[in-house]
This record gives sequence, C-alpha cells and structure tokens, in this order.
Amino acid sequence: MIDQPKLTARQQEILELIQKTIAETGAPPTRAEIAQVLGFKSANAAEEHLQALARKGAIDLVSGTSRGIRLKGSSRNSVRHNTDLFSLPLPGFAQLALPLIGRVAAGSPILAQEHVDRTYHVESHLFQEQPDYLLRVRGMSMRDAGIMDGDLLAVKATKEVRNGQIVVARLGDEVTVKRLRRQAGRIELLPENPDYPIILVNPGEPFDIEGLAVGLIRNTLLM
Amino acid sequence: MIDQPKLTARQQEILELIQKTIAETGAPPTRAEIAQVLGFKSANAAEEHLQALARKGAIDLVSGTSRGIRLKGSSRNSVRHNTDLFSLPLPGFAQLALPLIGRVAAGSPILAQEHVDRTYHVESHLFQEQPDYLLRVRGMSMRDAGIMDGDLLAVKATKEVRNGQIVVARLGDEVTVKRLRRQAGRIELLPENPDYPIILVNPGEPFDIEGLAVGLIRNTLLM
DNA sequence: AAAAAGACTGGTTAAAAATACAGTTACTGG
DNA sequence: CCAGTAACTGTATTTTTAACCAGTCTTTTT
Repeated sequence: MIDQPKLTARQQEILELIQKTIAETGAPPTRAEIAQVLGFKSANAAEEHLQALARKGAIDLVSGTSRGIRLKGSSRNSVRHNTDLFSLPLPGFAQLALPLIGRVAAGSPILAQEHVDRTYHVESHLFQEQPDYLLRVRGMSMRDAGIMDGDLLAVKATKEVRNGQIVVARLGDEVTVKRLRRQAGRIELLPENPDYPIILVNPGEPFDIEGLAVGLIRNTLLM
Repeated sequence: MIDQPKLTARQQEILELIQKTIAETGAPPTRAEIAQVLGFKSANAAEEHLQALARKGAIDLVSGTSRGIRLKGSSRNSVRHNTDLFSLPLPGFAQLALPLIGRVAAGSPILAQEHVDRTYHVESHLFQEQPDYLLRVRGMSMRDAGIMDGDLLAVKATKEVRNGQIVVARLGDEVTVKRLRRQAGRIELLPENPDYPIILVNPGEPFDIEGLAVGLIRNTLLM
C-alpha cells in the first residue's frame, strides 16, 4: 500500500466527513457543505483541508468539477458511521435560515434583531428568488391576492422591484405590504381588497421600498 | 417497496449511465455530462430524462444541488444508504423531505411515485402538524380561504380530520381540496368560492379522506 | 528564535451546473 | 385527425461551486 503521511486530527475529521457524505448521499460534499457541517465561516478553510489531504495522498481532487473529491486507497472502504447517534449531521441540499419578523417597531430598520421572533430553515430553492426574511402579515388588505392575516411573507430585501409586483414598503414609520404601481412619475400602493384605500405616495413624503415579496408560507391553516 | 413503472429504452440508458458514472467516479453525473456521453446537443434533454426517471421513482432529484441525483430502490446496487435518507442539517432543526405531488392520475393512489415532481425540504416545525407531502392546488375553488391556483398545500396523510377543517378528499377518480362538513350523517365538501358548487357526498358513492391540510406554500408570487 | 505549517476569516472571480422556457419532430392511441 | 407523450435543439438566467488572494492567530518544527 502507498504510504499515507499521518493526518492531523482536523484532516482526519474532514476525511471521515467525506466518507460519510458519500455513504449517505451518494456524492462527495462541496467545500461549502463541509464548511457548514464543521462550522467554518469560510469555505476556504475546507478548500485548504482538501488540498492538504490531496498532498498527503488520502484523496484525489478533480479540478474544475463540482464535488470532484475521490477517495483513494484504504479511505475508500469506509466505516459505517450511521450507528453513531452523535455523529455530525449532513446537509443534502442548500438551506436558508430565514428570520421571522413580527411586529416592526416604528422608525427602526426592518431587520433589527429585536424584531426577530424566531428563525425558520427552508430549502433555498423553495422559492424562485431567494428570500432574506419572513414577515408576518397583518390585516386583510391583500386578501384577494391570497395573502391573509397571519401569513408569513417571504421577502427579498431589495429595492429593485418592477411595476405590478407585491412589495414591502415603508411610509415613515409604517411598514406595509401592497402591490406597487409606478406611472407618470407617481407611485401608488394598491391593496388587493376593495375595502381598503389605494395609497398615493406624494413626492417628498417619506417612502422606501424595503423588499420584494417572493413567496408565502401559511402555517395557521388548522383550526 | 414501491412499484416502478417501466422505463423507456432511452430512460433505461440514462439510468445505467448514472449507475456507471457513480461506480467509476464516485459521484453522479451532471446534465451536461449525460448529454455529452449520449451525444445530446442540449443539456435540457438530459434534464427531461431525469425528471421522467424521478416521476417513475427510479431516482430522486435534489433540487438546486450539483450532481443531485440519488438512486432509489433496486437501482441502487452497491451504494448503501441510510434507510431514510435524512440526516439533520443542523442540530435541533429536523428537516422534512416533502414530495411534491403534481397531477394526480385517475384511480391511482395519491402518493404513487409517478406523481412526484420533486422533493422539497423544510424545517419540520414550520407547520403545527407535520405534513407528509405537498399537493399542487389546481383551480380557484378555495380562493376565499387564500388558497390559490398553483399553491403548494402541505398535507398530512390522515383520515382523522375534524369538522370544518380543510381536507384533501377523493371522489372516485377525482382528488379535491375542500372544507369538510359532516352533519346529520351527511358529508359535504364546501368550496370557499361562491362560484363553485357545494359537493354533497351521497352514501355509497366512492369517497375517501386522503389527508388534512396543515399549511400552505406559495412560490409563484413573482410576476 | 525564526520559519513553516495548520487552521482559520473574508472577499473575489470565473466556470460549472441547474433549470426554465420556447420550439421541433416523430410516434401512438383514441 | 387530434391530443398527448417522448425525445430532442437552442437560448437564457441564476445559483452553485471551485479556486484564488490577502490576511490573522496559533502550534510545530527546525
């Protein structure tokens, strides 16, 4: 057998993670996945460990290909780790941590810590555009668009919104969800419920686009 | 074990290529690699074959993940998997794999493999009750309950439903989402849209409760 | 003590990959 | 004959991923 210079404890950990990922998901992990599982804040830490492992002959790296990690020699017949209850969990997919924003206090930025009720984790591809946070909807002004009181609106924090899209807007201290209409230099916020008034934004009035609605989650369907 | 509808010759070829690629390189192929080997000029051809294989239950597609192809059942000759595919991405956040059911073919069980479009992963505590699958809603019969065409209804596969809850019911070959009303030994399925008729279930007619609506996801909010 | 290696953070960039959409062609079963 | 399915081509867009650079801090090794 080819010699294998001894690995550091950390490198051994990385190697076992690779074996485990292959055993469980059928494919080697990406740098980002390794970093996530081991708690690195930078995928580069994983990259360097992989290069060290490749230098020491434990793995081969296939350049330019995703998940291009190949086990070599004795690494290939890996131990089954699954019986270990305390083994590290693995992501099989990209995950998003979405803070749930409840009431937004007057005047404060929407993503301020004190608004965060809790955090939900969902698959990042659940929505077409990646959201940044969840906003609990208050009131029925968007009822006819199927956005009900208590719903969690998935919002992407951007000011790049197109005409007719549903946006999160701030008018002074008030945060509201409405459909945006920009025409003839005028901005209107349209409710989707005839019982609510159209909001006209007059020039000079405090107004800001906080984000774009990209999806919706309702977890209060039971009764 | 779940049945596997027969594959076309081409689909069988794709499946064998996936098996071969895993055996030789240790990871599943990309769409582009499949296309190159089989001589397709567009990677989309591979994509469509993969989706067909996923519908027929031969593979699982992990959305948004490079080389996110997982062999299932008898296709998985050598690679041992965790019985139920799921480890947790982070301690404390149990993830749920929810198959998305698209069209439900006449007469077949709702969870039949060929209906599964793809699998989404969400945190298991996102909804009050743990769902078993997502059902793509068709039509506007529940509009006034905020359930719109194209929405993904999170459904718990149970027959234990209470009066007034929103359920997935089967009437013969038809699967429908309605509010349930049981009174005086009579069962009614109520739409939440005055344009749709109340469905009266007469005794003796084929009728079954497929599940309970526990939540909703809308990923088609953008326009 | 100085140099080297190990273990990271943080940011950038370009290629790889997934995936959507609009078509085309051929075949198949009512 | 028509609708539906299978099997593609071609284009486009966005996310994922690999890979590199510049640092910091600590532990080994010489």
